Amino acid sequence: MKKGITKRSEDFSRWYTDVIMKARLADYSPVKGCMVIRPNGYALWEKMQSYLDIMFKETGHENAYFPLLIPESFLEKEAEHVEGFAPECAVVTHGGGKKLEEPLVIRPTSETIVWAMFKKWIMSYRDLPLLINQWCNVLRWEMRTRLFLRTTEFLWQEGHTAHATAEEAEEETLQMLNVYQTFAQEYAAIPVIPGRKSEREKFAGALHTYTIEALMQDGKALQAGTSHNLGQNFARAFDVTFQDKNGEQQLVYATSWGMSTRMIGALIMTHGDDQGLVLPPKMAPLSVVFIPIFKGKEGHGEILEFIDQIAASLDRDITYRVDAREEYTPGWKFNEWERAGVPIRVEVGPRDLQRGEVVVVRRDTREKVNLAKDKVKEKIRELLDEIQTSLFQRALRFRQENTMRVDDYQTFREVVAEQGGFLHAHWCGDPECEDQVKQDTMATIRCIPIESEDEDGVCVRCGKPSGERIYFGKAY
RNA sequence: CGGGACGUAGCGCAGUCUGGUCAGCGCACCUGCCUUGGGAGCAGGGGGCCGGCGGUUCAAAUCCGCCCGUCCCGACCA
Repeated sequence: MKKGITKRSEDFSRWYTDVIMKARLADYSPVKGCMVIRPNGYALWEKMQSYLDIMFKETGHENAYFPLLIPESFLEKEAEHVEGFAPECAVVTHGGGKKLEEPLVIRPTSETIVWAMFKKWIMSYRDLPLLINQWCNVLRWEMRTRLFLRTTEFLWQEGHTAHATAEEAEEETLQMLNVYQTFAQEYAAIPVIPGRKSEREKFAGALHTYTIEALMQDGKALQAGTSHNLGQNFARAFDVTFQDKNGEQQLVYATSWGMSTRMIGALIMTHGDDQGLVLPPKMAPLSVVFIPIFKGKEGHGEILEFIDQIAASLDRDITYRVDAREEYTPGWKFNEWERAGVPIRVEVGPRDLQRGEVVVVRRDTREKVNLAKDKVKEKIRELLDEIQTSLFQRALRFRQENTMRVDDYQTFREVVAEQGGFLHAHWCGDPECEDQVKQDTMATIRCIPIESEDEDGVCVRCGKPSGERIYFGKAY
């Protein structure tokens, strides 16, 4: 294996794959377009799951599981939905050595089978709201794949809810968008812009789609989570009605929302550096690694004992590991654990032992401090918080520095071509302008921000009036 | 599906133009010694259908044809 990691400035996408391979997050599988998520990568997914699952349950949702296989006819019931997803579906045509009567689609998303079931479960307004989430894998036959960001099969969670009124559905959609924003910012330390997708970019079958958009270090945008208000589209397609308080039959209102293993890609590309992965402490499966430094044959035991004492004094929730392998030198281990993104490293050698000290090194800045033994517990707690905050601040600063207010098309094109980032510009709302911009620059509308100031301006492309600025950018 | 690069040991590659002297290097791995404060050193060792099939030739990793696969850059997308 190549020793180093390609520098970000040299080739960002190589850097990205290098980091994943060196940190052993994932590997290419024998199946084209599919990856194997290795223990280090899966641990990140488990962290994500644990935080999100709690938030889903706090907001009243329950987990369930629906089949992987969906009858082809289900998909066809919602016109926009089938148009959007059919081209990227894998279809099972044979089973048990026989051709199937009806082909089964491997779920690209589960709205159709969920709503086929919701029809059975929803009779009355008393059955509403129905708040379901499922953790699962889905399959989308993408043309080009990229580890974590776009693979043929990926892991995600998909929430599916049913409501009695349009207002409730909209409220739910926004509530879950907010959950995603909280997760992204407070746990993953990734600043995001919540907003609405344009008609062109919305989910196939939705009334409208909300998104959180993040900016990666190479100036490209990444959609990090989506929440859809499906209106009555799926209720209509699957004939899901309920009897209201007045005894009348009404169509149900729906939402769906999802966040995937793609978030791990966002984590890598937001915080990583030329040494490898940098993990926000709240996402790091391992918070602290202790590295003993041995001198000569004697005294190994004393050093390890010293480390054990310190480790035992740490707060329970802090995960640590002592890397006492003798076959590797300290320098080798430093590199190894930095590559893996472990937030804090503690070095303990004979010199430290003598003084009753340790060397504490933070991963994000690689800053070292000498510290008395009895100060370690407190310092580690403090550092973990500080790293968490400072990673977010650093990413936020990066985004601010790479968000340009642009008012003329010439500049717009130059900025997209030369520096990337978010372009904060006016748009008239016409899909034709959106298409033209995409054609000219490859930039798309990332979102129409939820929080925006009213400002009179003119569309950056066509000059027609616009009342607010929206975000454009080149996306993954 | 268009454009590019590539397929030789677990990984990264050289060798291909100019056929033979070609099964090679670095890392990783194994054994031993020695070492440990930013990827240590020495010695020894194991490991190969040179992507597949076919052709040319006395002779093919090398030339020709077809196929398969992968990665990167676009169109599609969480």
